[in-house]
Amino acid sequence: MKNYNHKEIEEKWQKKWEEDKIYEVKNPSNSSGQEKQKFYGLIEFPYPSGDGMHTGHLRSNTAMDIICRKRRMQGFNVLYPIGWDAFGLPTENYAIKMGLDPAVVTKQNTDNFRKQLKSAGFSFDWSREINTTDPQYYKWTQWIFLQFFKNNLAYKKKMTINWCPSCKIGLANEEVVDSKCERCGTSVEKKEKEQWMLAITKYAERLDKDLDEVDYLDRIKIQQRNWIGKSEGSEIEFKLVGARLPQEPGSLKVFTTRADTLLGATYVVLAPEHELIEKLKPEITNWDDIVNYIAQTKNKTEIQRTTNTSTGSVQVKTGVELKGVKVINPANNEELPIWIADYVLASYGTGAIMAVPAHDERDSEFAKKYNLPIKEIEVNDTEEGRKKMTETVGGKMVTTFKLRDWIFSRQRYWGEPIPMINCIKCGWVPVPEESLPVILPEVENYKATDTGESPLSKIDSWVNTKCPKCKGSAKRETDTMPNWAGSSWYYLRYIDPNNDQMLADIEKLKYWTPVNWYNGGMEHTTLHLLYSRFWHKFLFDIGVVPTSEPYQKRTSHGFILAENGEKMSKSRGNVVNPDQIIETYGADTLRVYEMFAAPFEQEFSWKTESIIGPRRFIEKIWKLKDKISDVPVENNLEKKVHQAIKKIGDDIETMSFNTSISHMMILANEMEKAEKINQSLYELFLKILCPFAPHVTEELWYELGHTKSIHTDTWPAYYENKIKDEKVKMVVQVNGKIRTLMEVESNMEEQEITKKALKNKDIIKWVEDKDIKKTIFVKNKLINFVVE
RNA sequence: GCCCGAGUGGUGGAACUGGUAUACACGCACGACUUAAAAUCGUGUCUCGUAAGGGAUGUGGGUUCGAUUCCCACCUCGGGCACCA
Repeated sequence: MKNYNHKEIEEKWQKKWEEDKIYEVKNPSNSSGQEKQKFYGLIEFPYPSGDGMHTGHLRSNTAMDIICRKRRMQGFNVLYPIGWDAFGLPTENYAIKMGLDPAVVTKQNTDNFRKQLKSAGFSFDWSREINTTDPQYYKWTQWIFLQFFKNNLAYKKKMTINWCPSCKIGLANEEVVDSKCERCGTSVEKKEKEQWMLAITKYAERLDKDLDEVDYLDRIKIQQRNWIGKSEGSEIEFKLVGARLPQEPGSLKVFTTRADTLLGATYVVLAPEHELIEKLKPEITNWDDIVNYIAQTKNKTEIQRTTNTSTGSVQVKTGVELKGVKVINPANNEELPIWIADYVLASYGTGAIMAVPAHDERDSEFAKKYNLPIKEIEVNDTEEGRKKMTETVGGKMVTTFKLRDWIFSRQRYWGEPIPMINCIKCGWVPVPEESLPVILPEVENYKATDTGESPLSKIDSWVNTKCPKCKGSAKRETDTMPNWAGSSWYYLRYIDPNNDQMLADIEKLKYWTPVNWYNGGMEHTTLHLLYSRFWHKFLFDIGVVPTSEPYQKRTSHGFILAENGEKMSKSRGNVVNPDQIIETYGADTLRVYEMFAAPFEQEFSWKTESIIGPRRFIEKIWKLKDKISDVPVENNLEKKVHQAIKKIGDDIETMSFNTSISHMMILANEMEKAEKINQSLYELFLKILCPFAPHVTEELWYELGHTKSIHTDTWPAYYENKIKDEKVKMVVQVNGKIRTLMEVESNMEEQEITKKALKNKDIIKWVEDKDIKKTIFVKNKLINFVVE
């Protein structure tokens, strides 16, 4: 037989599969009652960067490709789609630098990515390819935004935002890492800006609770739950008192999770932004100090307030007393002083706390610094204790969340225009749905402005428009959406990618949703994954999608690091290009290597030296074909094949791809020892290998005389009676130490084994002259004599 | 500080619900083939010991006939959160 030529084989079959459309999936026909069961496998669609893909990108795709190929052979109607998450800063920045249109750059990059993905032999249904920058796609992204607006979940708010002076862009909290811009590393500043917000906090409770219903890895659930930050506590009112306060003084509401410590409260603290401060101005005797302090904190972002950026540690606490007013502790009527301090956050709870220095480290630190009293008390830190105290003082139990509303405006060009129009008379008016999409206009200069306005603001002809309501002159919103927008619903569009009436047909959605299995990176757990769950729940509420959760199951892959253990990146110059690996070793080898190198969930360092192992394995499979002859099926080999069918089938379900491959290597070594191999056994081997190495198995399959693709054939079944061993190796121990092994018939009982073992010379020498006090017997595994 | 996860040969790693620790692969050494090299194939490869046997799964304890696996404490590394009251 000719030599294994990966290049020829892989190009040939990739072309043939595309011509035969074997991975294109049909929607169910409405007429027939009996439909194939569906399987929707999903990977995060790539951001087509100018650097091209690196080998790390292929890991998730390969894993899901294996799963989808197995499902197809198991008879499922499999949807495994692909597209491009193409809006975003790197493309815009690159386009600016090179003086190009971002749309042109995107086209180049997606062409390159497509070519790379095709060369790896993934079974994507390319007929459903989508692109978030396509107006026919973002029309529906804009449409969803309008629905949010109409349901009062999108609103404009003047707020201090995290501002990156280098990217000239407002950042969400999630995009700020160590008080630096996630993308460029510049220190984030504070800026006041009117921003569109999405009220994700209204869904906080459900986003937390419904995690119970989905099959996500525990660490993913835990991380989302921590991010949502649900916490049960109490709101308690403290009455205000002051020399000059009127008869009916106001009160101050604090939030606490430890109502039971109320008797230990020695002061209360307001966030510097708390609205009460201004109202109390006439009573306050040190107003200048207060104004000074507030001014100081105003210049800091929340991150600067909370974290010392140079040490990474928590800031030293500062504060100032509000002199002239006091509050009454409702539990014991004691008068307590009021302070303002920026260690209390305005955006959480009520923006005010009761300080219990004896039971809270932060309060303790603050009390010591400002010589405030510390009062030791008896506490009852149980649900009952907290409830009881809350009731006694007329407070109420409340639930709070750490989750904040989502800042949805970006002052950049390369994103979806937010479809809103500002009219002096009517205020914010949505663009009528029939006028969608609001097309992103071409601009001469894509550079962001120093004032923080989007580049779109400079195009008068686009900005100036008519109010859809009163027809008076009005202006378009010039901010664009963040790149999390298009990715929040893309999995729905694959189901019906060309629909121009709605984002996807409800009947098709009923068949295909939810996504059965979604694999992606841990870094998206609190961003994309949470955002898309939020959008999906909203779409469910307005009747657009039929399920309340988008993804039934979520798993996660470990990153592939460069050989030196660092993250792969172009700037570090340590990127391994898959094109070269595929050229030299072939896509099948690359796929097997990536799956074999380490457990799927774990990160690992790329090692080109080690690829030779998987390559030798594939060549071994290739050569085994020469051993095929019409010899009868050999029992031992048949058993090994059936054991492998079971093992590989199970391993794919748990994503234990590394052990699948080692097991197939063992089987290949076993076959190599055989003189001749019956063709049926070899074919079974090809079938369990084909999801991993689709090209070489297809070639061999056809060589064996088949005329239809192995990938449209059936997944083999194993038979329990064929995988059972008739003989087993029993471990014989004395006092827990292994003294010998005995090969015996399987299922032999204790009595017989004991008799046999005690005749064994390796055992006799350890047990003679001793009392056997106890015998431990595990069927088919071991026998252990405990002697005195 | 809090919440996840991980520590096993020279290297990546395996070991099912407590039952032969180091499978599979890389590397290395030796051998075969070759004029030679590459490729390929074969043998060996945790450690001490001539052997019988002993010791090793980050460290120290515990439970058990038996622990990489379960429990407690600690150390190191990776990830997430971080003044959320």
